[in-house]
Amino acid sequence: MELEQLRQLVEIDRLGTISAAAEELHITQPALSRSVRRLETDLGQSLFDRGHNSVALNEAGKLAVHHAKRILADVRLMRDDFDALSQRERTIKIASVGPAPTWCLTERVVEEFPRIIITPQLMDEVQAENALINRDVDFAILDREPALPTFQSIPLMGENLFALIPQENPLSKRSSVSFAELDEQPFLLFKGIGGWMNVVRTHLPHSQFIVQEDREVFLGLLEKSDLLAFSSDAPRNEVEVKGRVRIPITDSSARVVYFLVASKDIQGSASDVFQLMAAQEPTNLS
Amino acid sequence: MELEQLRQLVEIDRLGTISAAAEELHITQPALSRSVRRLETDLGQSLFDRGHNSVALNEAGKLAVHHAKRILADVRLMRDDFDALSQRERTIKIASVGPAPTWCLTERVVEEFPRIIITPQLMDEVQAENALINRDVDFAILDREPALPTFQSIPLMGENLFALIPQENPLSKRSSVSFAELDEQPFLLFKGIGGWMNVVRTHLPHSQFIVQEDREVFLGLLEKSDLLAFSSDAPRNEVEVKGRVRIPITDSSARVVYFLVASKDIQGSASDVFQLMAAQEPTNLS
DNA sequence: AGTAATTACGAGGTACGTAACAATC
DNA sequence: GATTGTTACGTACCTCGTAATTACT
Repeated sequence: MELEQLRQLVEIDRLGTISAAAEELHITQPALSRSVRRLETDLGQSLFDRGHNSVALNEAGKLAVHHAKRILADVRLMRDDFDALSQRERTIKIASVGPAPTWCLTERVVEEFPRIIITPQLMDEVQAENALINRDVDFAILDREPALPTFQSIPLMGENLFALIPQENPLSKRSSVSFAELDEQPFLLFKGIGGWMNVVRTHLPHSQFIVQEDREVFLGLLEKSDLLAFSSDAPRNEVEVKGRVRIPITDSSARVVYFLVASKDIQGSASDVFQLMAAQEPTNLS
Repeated sequence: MELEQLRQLVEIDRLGTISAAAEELHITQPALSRSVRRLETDLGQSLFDRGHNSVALNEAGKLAVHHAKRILADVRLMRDDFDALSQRERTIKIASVGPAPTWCLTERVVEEFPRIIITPQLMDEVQAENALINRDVDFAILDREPALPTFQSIPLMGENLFALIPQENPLSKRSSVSFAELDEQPFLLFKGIGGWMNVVRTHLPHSQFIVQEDREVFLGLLEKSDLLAFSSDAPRNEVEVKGRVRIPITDSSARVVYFLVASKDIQGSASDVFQLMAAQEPTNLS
């Protein structure tokens, strides 16, 4: 007895004729007819009342269909479990302190391993490190190299913070500014800037921050208000806003280097990705 | 994915090596090795951690074994149901008013259809008829032809009742006796004589009956006591007891003809048996 | 050495499709 | 006459067994 025969049986039950079922199953009528007879021989029982021009399930046939459905349902459960397993196998979870390095990494992976799916989650440094240690994620992207012996890390990309200053503001004429010079000014902040949030709050203790969640709204407000704002040189963060100039910030904390951190015993697709990123030059690393 | 592969998987799990499982399954090592690899390819997941000289289930493998066991258990349920069904198919239940005709029928069927199993049950005429009508049994053996239109019947055998009379008894010199002449005498009765029990109780209202269940004990008592007894000319009922003579009983009710009765719509093995018995001459039908 | 697994290769069997046929609606 | 099911026949594929290879205990 084979699973295929059980599938055929329930199809015949569903569609009523061998012809229709054969078409549905992409085999010929005679093939299906023979296959059913084999099943009957195997079970030692005829399953159909046969007319010359029609078939109908008899009692034994109905019993067989009942069992077949149960067996096939179990097979389907097995398949589903394995499909989920191989999906999980292909999915890499990343805890990152910033959005920019996840874009960088995703871009490379999509290009090289189109089947692999990257699912980044933004969180602070402590959470990211814990997620990695607890194996909740395959990778962490941190702004420093952790000193844990069972983990390996490689530099992924650098990112520099800039001030977006309206032309009317005197600071806009400068070639660079320091956090100290920006302190006490009110700022408009885009929420999705990751670790920069803590940096600016720490170094601009006297400034007020208006936080905007939506990037489009944030960009719109930039054009209409004269609040100061920040931008970085990460690819997707580089924005051109008319009436504003982008001034580098001199403080060392206005520059970060992101590291891709992983357990030393990673395997499978995570290992492939780690090797891929290790093999290439870090982005924007002056 | 095939059921055979699942069986192979659980065997490998049970025995620990591919070699041992292959031997158990009566195939060669390479065949089993390839079959397992096909399963792995099919599931898109390797199921074993492979050494050059050993295999061990990995997580996916354990999951697969779990599912496989469930599926195979369901398959076994299906097989069991069908085995029971074909056993039922081969088993013919008979309600009979006497033991002799069931022996006659069983003997013929065993000879012709060795696979068919006959299960006779002794009961009185009314019960037997009801059992047949309710389809609790496939056949009834009655001592008359029922007048039911949806049933068919054929004569099966005749049976004549004899008196077993000790030589000391004057009746033993007679060439025949009547019930009237036997009345008021005490009798030893064997319980397994079916419908004869009612016959003699009816026609010998003044006799006392000592009923014995065990045939061997009954025969033993016949030699030691001078009680009268009965015997019939049915093959297995013909007994020779020393010191006794077998005298025919003249009454018409001392003779019965058994009829095999069945529904007109019987099919399968019951139909085969009915036709077999219809084809041959009834036994002992003077 | 001995055991266990994998790879290579040839052979056999099994089930498929095509074609012809039978019998209903 | 169209649809549905079964039988006949040739073929292609697939899996098996044998034999050779590798590697571990």
